[in-house]
Amino acid sequence: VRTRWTPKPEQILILESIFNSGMVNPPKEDTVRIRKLLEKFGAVGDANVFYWFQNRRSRSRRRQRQLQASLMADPRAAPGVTQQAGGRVVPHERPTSSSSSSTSSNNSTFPCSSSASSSASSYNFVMDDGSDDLFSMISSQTPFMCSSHLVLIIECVDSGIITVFIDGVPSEVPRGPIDMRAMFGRNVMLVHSSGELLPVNEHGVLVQSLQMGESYFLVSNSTT
Amino acid sequence: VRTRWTPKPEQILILESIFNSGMVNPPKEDTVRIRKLLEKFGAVGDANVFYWFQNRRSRSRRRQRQLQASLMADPRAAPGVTQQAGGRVVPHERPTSSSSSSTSSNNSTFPCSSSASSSASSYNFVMDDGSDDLFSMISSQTPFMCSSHLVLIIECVDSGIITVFIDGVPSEVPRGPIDMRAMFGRNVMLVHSSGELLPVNEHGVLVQSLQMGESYFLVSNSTT
DNA sequence: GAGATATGAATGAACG
DNA sequence: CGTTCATTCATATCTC
Repeated sequence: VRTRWTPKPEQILILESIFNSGMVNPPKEDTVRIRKLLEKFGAVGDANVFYWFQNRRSRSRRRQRQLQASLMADPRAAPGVTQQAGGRVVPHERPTSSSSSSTSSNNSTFPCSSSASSSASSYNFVMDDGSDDLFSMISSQTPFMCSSHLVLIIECVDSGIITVFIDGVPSEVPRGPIDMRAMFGRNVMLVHSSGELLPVNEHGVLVQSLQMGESYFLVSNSTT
Repeated sequence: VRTRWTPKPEQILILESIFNSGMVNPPKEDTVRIRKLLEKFGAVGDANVFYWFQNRRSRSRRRQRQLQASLMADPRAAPGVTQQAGGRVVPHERPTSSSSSSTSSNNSTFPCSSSASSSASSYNFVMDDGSDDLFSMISSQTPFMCSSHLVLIIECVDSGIITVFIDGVPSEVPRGPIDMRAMFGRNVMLVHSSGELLPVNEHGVLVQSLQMGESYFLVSNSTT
């Protein structure tokens, strides 16, 4: 009996982030880079990475078609939502990658509990030397859980963009001051993974740049 | 937490009948037709139908392999019989679709009780207009129980074959006179769902054709 | 209501 | 790339 690869949660997050960042069909050389990155979290081969992206593309497109078809048939059908009673049951875009824009304000609870727990595998991964990889791990801290979602920090070298995963959603922000209101809307603030609230000036702009490799969480302050 | 589709008894019967009639892997357009038919009995989506056939094929094949393997290991094992004591308990082909040829004569009791009961859901389904569907509901009567099995009548248009469900087993018969002995063996007679015995001539051939859309039941007359 | 089973859903791996 | 198969996960159902 052949045993098949079972990607670790961290590996899935990495793959999803790369896919969602637009690289949906990495060329062979990038596939190798991705494989090397994934290997920090478990054994994986180039073929696995290749198949993963192939399946991801295929099923993403299939779901897109089905969604379109169902919208054609019944424009009232709410997109991306599995209807329990009533109409159609259409598998939507993978829940893991719910691209609900970062602007989702309330309803979001961030009881940020540090350190790995539950389903998150625990790894002692080292900092990447950043030799020839497109991606490199920069966080010396282990992945941890936030809102029952795995949070993992990776950085894309050769760019001023920091990629963090907030509640499973990859977010890319530029270095330097950030206009909170423009980027995330009102009544939202950023909290560092340590739990500390980030200060903003009277215009809602962060007084200091986000720190590369750190992770932050959007919380609603509508109740204050 | 997502709740999964739970097919209604009528839907399972329809799916089983299609599968057993040879359409084990319906193309996409037929899947849509099947879904539309199933929708008369409850909310269901194309994906559900797709998954159902995929699982049905897979598990049917697996059971076949397991059966073969167990026969290899122990040729004395009676085929198609679940072993109670001793080795592995191998589930055989689903009872609902037991393709034990229609020649099973005695041991069959058909206390045909009309009208739905027990686990059968009750529906007011309308006749299908038969516009562009491969299958259409032709029975104006509601599904009913026979031998504690749901009985449902569907017809495949564009064919001289009538499909009825007898005790859960889909049966396809041609229009016109039927040689009862050749088809079902001796000491067996057909009873209409109304309870009326169907007349046969001295050669055991039905004097009249089965009526399209009606349902009949095989009963043993070995005691007469 | 805990374990066993049945089965809908998902997905890695492959084929054509 | 679309489609299919094999395997696994998750949950509804059943039984004691």
